[in-house]
Parts: sequence; C-alpha cells; structure tokens
Amino acid sequence: MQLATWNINSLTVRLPQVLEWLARNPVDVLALQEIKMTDDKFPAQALADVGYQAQWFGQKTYNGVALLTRTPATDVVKNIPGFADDMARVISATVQGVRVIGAYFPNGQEPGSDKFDYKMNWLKGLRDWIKQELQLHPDLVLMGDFNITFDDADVWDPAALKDTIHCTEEERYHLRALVALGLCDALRLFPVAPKSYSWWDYREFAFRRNRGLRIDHILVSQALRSQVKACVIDKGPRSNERPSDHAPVVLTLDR
DNA sequence: ATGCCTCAGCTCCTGAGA
Repeated sequence: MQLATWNINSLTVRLPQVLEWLARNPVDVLALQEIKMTDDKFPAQALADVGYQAQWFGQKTYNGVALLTRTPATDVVKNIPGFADDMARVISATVQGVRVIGAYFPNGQEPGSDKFDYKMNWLKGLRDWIKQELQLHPDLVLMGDFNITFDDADVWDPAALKDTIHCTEEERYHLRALVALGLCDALRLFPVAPKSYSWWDYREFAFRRNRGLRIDHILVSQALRSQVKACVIDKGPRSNERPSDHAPVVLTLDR
C-alpha cells in the first residue's frame, strides 16, 4: 500500500500535473493541500476518469484539502472535531483499514503575530484530537504540509533562519509533542540524504540552488511502524513548468 | 531593502503564502 501527500498550491492550475503524477505513481491514497477552490469546482470527474475516488473539503481562495483514493474512503471527517475553525485544513477517512488524516497546518506568518497565535492554538487542538484518534485507530497515518521543520537538518540555512517562521522552538515543541503521542517521522526511519527538503521558494532560483525546507511530513503510528518499507520525497514535479512550490512525499507500507 | 515568485479575486493591485 502506498500513500502520498502533496501541497499543490491550486488544484485548478495543477490538475494536469496531478493526473500525470498519478499515472506514474499509482498510489492508493494521495492527500492534497491548498486546492484553493470551492467544493462546486472540484474536478471529481477528471479524477474518476483515471481511477480515483475523491473526498474534498474546499473553500474560496485559500486552503482546501482532499483525499484521492483507489478504493472507497469511509467515515470521512472534515477539520478537527471540537476545534472551531473557519478554514478548510483537515480531511480524514479510513482507507484499506488505515485511518488517514491529510492536513494543511497553518502557516503562522511571523512569531508574535495573530496568525502565529492561531497556529499554536490549532496545534494544541490537533494534538488533543490525535490523542483520541490513536486510541480509536491504532493504524493511523497523519500526513500533509505541517509548515514546521523538525530541526536544523530540515533547513537550508539554519543560522539565517533561526527563530523565523517554521523554525521556532515553539512550533518544534508542538511537533515533538505530536510525535510523542505515538507517531514517528517516516522519512527518518531510513538514512536520509543531507539537504533533503520538500519546499523551495519560487524566488531566487531556490530550487536550483536547493535552498529549501522540509515541512511536508508523513507520521505513522507505532502499530504501522514495522510495516513501513520506504518513504521518499519526489523532487521530480518541482522541475515541471508552473510547478507547485512543494514536492510530493510518498510512503510505502508492507500491507 | 520587505522585494525577489505565484495564485486568487471585489483583478492592472492586494493579501497571503513560506
């Protein structure tokens, strides 16, 4: 079984690239973030034509998430139950016995800002909910655009970016707290090549110079840990014409 | 320097992203 996550920064613009990627990477589940469209605009038929069912949760202009699956997704939940939020950031479903949670974590803009406070509250709400979800669903995958680096290895210039957004101790504390519930960073179950990133700024030839951050993650529950065969960042689509600024991350499970 | 790209939308500029 293969699961993947990809922040596509507008599904309207990137639909052809998503279809092309799925043709080459026929994963069982693809979680999308930043689809940036209202629910009525979602291209369900184009995805069905290539063999994917979809669950989606959109909104106008910003945010928006979806789960594309080859087999039916059941018990679909949108956003974090018990956490009031007017942004479409999370979609969950059970697929082939695995509880899959696709999430677009808040950006946070700048430490000290209102958006940063919202990010901290959202992270707390997420943790409280995931703690319960793990009790209900031992086989669980939480993946998406976390907008947080684990540590300096995830940052192209740790000195220059110290304490800036995605790299603050507060954000990393929340990420570690999430992991401490009983999850593990699938990419680091294996030797990771230095300077492995999942996002590169559109400006200043950042991708060509590999000036990036690793902020897109796949976390797996303890029960699934022994089934993880591989986890890779696919940098290929970042070289496309009109690319997303994020690369897909792909998890292969032995099940 | 607060822009450098890119995207959506109350579209020829602005807000937001990261």
